[in-house]
Amino acid sequence: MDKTYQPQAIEQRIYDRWEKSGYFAPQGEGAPYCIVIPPPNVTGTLHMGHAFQDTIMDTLTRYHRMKGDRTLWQPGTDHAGIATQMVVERLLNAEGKSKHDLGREHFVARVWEWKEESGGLIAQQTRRLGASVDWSRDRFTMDEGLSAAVRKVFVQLYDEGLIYRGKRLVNWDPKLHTALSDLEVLTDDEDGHLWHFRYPLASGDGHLVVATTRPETMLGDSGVAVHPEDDRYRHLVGQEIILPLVGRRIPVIADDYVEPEFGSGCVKMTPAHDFNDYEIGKRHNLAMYNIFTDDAALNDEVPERFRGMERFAARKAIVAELDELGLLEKVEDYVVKIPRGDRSGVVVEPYLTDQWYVKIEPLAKPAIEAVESGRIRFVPENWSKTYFEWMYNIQDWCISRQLWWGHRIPAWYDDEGNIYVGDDESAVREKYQLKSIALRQDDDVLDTWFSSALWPFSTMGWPEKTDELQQFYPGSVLVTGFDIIFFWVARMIMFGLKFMDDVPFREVYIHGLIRDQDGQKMSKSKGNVLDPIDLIDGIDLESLVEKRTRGMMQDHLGPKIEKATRKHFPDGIDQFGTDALRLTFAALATTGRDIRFDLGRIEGYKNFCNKLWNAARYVLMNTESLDTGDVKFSSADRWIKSQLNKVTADMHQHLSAYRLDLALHSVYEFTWHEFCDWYLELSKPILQSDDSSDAEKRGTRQTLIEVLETILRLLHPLMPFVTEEIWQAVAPRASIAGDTIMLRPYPEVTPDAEDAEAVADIEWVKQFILGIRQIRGEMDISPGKALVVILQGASESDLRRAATEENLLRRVGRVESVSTLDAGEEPPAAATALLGDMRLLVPMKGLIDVDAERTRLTKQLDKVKAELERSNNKLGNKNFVNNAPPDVVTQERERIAEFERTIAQLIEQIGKLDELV
RNA sequence: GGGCGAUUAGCUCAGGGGUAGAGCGCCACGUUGACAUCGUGGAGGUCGCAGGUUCGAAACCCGCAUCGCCCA
Repeated sequence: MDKTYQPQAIEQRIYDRWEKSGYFAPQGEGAPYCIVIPPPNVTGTLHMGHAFQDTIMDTLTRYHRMKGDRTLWQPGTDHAGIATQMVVERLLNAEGKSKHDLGREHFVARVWEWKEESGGLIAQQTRRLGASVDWSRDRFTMDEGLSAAVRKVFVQLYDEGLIYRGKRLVNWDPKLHTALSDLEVLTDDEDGHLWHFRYPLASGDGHLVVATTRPETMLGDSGVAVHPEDDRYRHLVGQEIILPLVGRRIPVIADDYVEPEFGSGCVKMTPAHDFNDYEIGKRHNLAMYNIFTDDAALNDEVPERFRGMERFAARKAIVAELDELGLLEKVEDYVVKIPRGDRSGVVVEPYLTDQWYVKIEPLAKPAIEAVESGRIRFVPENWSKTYFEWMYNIQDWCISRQLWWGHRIPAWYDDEGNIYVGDDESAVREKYQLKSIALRQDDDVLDTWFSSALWPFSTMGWPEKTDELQQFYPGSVLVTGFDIIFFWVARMIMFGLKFMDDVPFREVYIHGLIRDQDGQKMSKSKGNVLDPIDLIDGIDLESLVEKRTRGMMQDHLGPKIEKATRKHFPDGIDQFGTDALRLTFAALATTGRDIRFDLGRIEGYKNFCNKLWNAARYVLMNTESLDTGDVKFSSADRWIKSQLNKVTADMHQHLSAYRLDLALHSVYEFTWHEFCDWYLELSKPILQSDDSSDAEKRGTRQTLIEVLETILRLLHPLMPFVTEEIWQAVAPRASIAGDTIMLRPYPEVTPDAEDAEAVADIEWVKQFILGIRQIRGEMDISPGKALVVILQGASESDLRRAATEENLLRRVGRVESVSTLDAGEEPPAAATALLGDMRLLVPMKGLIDVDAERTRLTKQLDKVKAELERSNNKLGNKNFVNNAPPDVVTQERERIAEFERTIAQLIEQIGKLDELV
């Protein structure tokens, strides 16, 4: 074995072997355990969020696989309608072509080409993370089988009246020319204006003032609304307004929706271009004037001089004209909520179009009930509130998109516009008994999330009744970010209940978002994106700068990003390896909060990999001559096995509760600070001393290899590569058969391993050595210098331990000799450490500075005095003594007694020092 | 406007009615036959502020402040 751990030499080789050997496929006869991967965009690349999520899922998967469950982690990718289509359109644009030049069929073919070309990348990157997904079952949302599932669901929902086509106001993206669901629209505060216009009354008696943030929509106004109780305007309700610039007569109506305090208390009504106005318009039968083209330019509905104007140009022109006419009362600065398409970034326009909708309420009801009743549990629990909040206020889901890339809607129209829905054209003809009439398929495709909603069962072969469905539906847990609870989680629950008659998973583990070191969201335009692969393989500064500034949409950000990158990563990024990255994610995977990715921590976990590596080297070096024969276990052997048992219990507890951070913390602490720091050191005296018997040496060698092998299995779900690599060398030594650690059983708790006596003995040894080390450290005595130690006030058990463990004390504590003070014998001038009631004396002769020792003891004394005072105050309080639980009071009394003994000893010892001066 | 979360050591974060924790960073010493990606010792915090409950609050409750997110 190399002296240091070199991840890059190992990881890919190990993964290839795992995959080729078929270890990732479900096996055995255990209880089924299943996670479906949230399918990433097939043409995308791996980002920190994926890496984090994959780490969590892989850890759970490996844990359950080792526990003997029949475990499936179902992989796959998503066609990501809008995102993918946009990328390919951009590629075409770069060639000077548009999708219309190619036509639908060729364009879609081109997207498939792009998918084949780039589709392997994210899968390759996922492999680098060590993800143990069953690649043999890889699925894509536009595979034939999954597409058939989509059609079946659509047809059935349509036949049941749960999908309908309707003309309604939708969020229209004028750049992408498609409708969007509410969820795909992001609303943000932006600086804008509030324009106050005068609308003349038809009667000629003056005007009303209306305020608007969107002057261009006034060309589509079909009314003015006031509050029914507003005395200022009550008498005007029912009268008419002459709409300026247009000349249309429009009514004044009264509606509760109007807030009298806002602006003038009069609101212009544009029912075809505003969601609130639309609702009010319907209540009052107002006309709906659609004034936009699908590019959001003005159409032929408006006066000729405005036609063809782009919406923001039109805004200027309209304000200018009204101003000229003396109808502009004032303009105020105003913060406006601006809705933008999450993909295009352009302002979304409420737009009247024909779209397909899912009638959601009948589906939402059981989905709410499933969470209320606990059939599905959110972890952490409070995310269920977010879920309920949305589900109670859910709106019908607009599922049609005016795109070419996606599942084409299985609906056909005849020349009269009648709708026929079925699996394909011939099925439709048969179903509706249509003979020779012409049919034309709907041009639209379905929202990407429609197929994602079927993922937990479509990947298992639904609608066929497959073995997989039988075994792996419902899944065990869904692991995802809170940002897609609405997009995806809720919809899977609704469709799962509808089509499988059962929930799609029993638990939903919601993790936080990965942010940068300053808590900022990682984004290309901020230039703060970290690529998980760069953390694994490392990257030099110049490449990192180049990567972060390449292909910027806004060129002016480049220099800023470059500067920040050079500042944060002056030496680029080191190579940390996959295991270190995974450990970092696990450590940060605390519930209910976002994660600032901290480079400092990944370095620490790389060191942990190295620590484990070197511990293994030590164990292997010392177990070459494992033979059979009598075995005797030392107290150190029994102690470490007892401690190991506790960590094992911790791991089961924390991993079952999705607390990867606590699990890691526990096993890290044990491995480094108990196994390496203490046990390996305590094993050396036994193995290297001629005084130990062969049986004792055998006991320690056996324990070394046994505990190490168990640690590897405990750690494997968290850090699969290094544990496998080491295990390959360790297993034969431990006489363990098996080709891979990943299919070995996860360690179980064995109550027999607990050994309170050994734990107490070794705890005593540790305290002894720590006391000596403290003297050494604070007295500046070189670590190499062996010290003479005299015991004063030793009890019988102290004497027993000093005798049995003398070898450990000498070698690990670097103690030259341990002797006891005879009764009545005067102790020499010495530095002191306390071990219970016993004093450890290190004679000073030329070694120790009296003043320094006095300072050191005084410092200890002050500390204990402070503690004593606090405890005395407590016990002096009658209320405490009367009300606190008896064991707490007893414990406090014991502490006081101990403090007092310690103080007495320290004072005595300080007195001794003073005599010397 | 409604809701959720956060505020603990210089930094990143655990914890949680009775003794304040980790990693990194910092200081000092050290090449001891696993590991300098290391070892040993040490410094460092009135747990955001103000009330309340309690014998006892960093923790529970109420309010406030700051930051972040979600929904309107």
